[in-house]
Amino acid sequence: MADPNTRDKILDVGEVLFARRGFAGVGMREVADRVGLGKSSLFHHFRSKVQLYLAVLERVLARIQERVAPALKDTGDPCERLDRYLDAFIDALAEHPTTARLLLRGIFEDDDFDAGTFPEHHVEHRLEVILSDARRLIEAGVEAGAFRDVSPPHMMQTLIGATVYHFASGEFGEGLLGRPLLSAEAVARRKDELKALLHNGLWVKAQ
Amino acid sequence: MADPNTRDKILDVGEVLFARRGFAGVGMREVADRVGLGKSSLFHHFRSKVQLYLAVLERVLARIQERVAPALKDTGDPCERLDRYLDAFIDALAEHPTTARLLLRGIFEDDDFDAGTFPEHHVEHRLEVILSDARRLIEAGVEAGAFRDVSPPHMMQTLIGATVYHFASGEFGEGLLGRPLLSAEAVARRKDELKALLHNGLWVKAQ
DNA sequence: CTTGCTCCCGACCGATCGGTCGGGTACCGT
DNA sequence: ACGGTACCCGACCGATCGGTCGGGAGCAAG
Repeated sequence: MADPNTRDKILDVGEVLFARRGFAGVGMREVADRVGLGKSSLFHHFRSKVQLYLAVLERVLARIQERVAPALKDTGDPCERLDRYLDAFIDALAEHPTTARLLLRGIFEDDDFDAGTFPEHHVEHRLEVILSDARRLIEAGVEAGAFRDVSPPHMMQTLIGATVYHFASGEFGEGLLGRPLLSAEAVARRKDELKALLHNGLWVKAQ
Repeated sequence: MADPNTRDKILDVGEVLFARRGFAGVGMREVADRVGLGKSSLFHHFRSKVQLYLAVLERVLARIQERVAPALKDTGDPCERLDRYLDAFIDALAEHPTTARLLLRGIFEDDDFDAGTFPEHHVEHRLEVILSDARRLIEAGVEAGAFRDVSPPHMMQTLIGATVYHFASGEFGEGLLGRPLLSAEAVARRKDELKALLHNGLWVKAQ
């Protein structure tokens, strides 16, 4: 992290700003100022604003995939591997507070088919690939009878939602919880919740 | 809905566009075109773009509150009232597909303290008021022993996350589920899930 | 007919947007 | 000493931004 090159510094600044204000809300001038460069110098490292934005998203997605990959190479029953996968996924979101919001914003922009500014469904496709592994683990667990009455797609939707929202909820979530979202305590709790959600058979209707 | 006045038409268009592209991503020109007006005519109904945006958010928040209010006036034990409250909250999000994204974007913008373009923590304060009722119901349920081992703040965070994300996940979520997010089936399932989440004692660690 | 109000419009404003251009400087291998 | 390349800069470009202004059409009250 010490003495990062200029390109990485631009990506760092872009990541923070895009997560805060979204693609349209950030000007190249502001990015350049924060990096300590002239605006025109940015275009030496990235051909356009869109390219910079895509590079930021790409780095974020790669970081998640990198975190999650080891959990899949493990041997062992699908149930334990899924636990490790979920831990890794949460760690990936907790690592940088910007990640969750960038993912959500990426999903939003992917759906904005009117404006052809971004490659079609870029983030969504990448996310599908990353999360398809988790889905396969859940399906394997269901077949093995480890989870009661679980529908993998709905389970995925809930797991993603509860997790991504938590780290994207910002000051609103912190006010609710009364502690920082990234505190070791809150992160550990989130991990426990996801596992309990799986193992307790969420979708067994309360009698 | 028949023959709405011009002001409401502007709000309708603004709601759709702001949900799609966010505040910074929408131009007054585009809004005016979709309504069928000249750009300058918009400023006859709203003093500025910010005022239009706040009016859109305000209408969305009011709609949620309106939906949720009857569930609170009910008598009966807190457990049943909470069930009705959650149903109403989900109905409010399902009513307009734009709602969830506008809420998330509002939370994001509230945290962007750098840009003083919006009143401080406007959406977050309004949401806190709306959701504080649910929190009180959960606390009452915990005291009555209806829910095992539940921490109200964490429960709230998970309930909000799973619900809001579901309706904000757009084409990504639909691809995962294989059906429209707003289909009666998916909405009903979401209601069942939230209730099961409460009654099954999510936070009892799996043994 | 006049006055005034509501609603809408095209023309226009200064500011800012993403992006280009020519030139400057420092370090490179030769 | 040389040309080349990587990096950075200020000046500038056309387009678009939010917003203003003067005025026109329609309608109601006097």
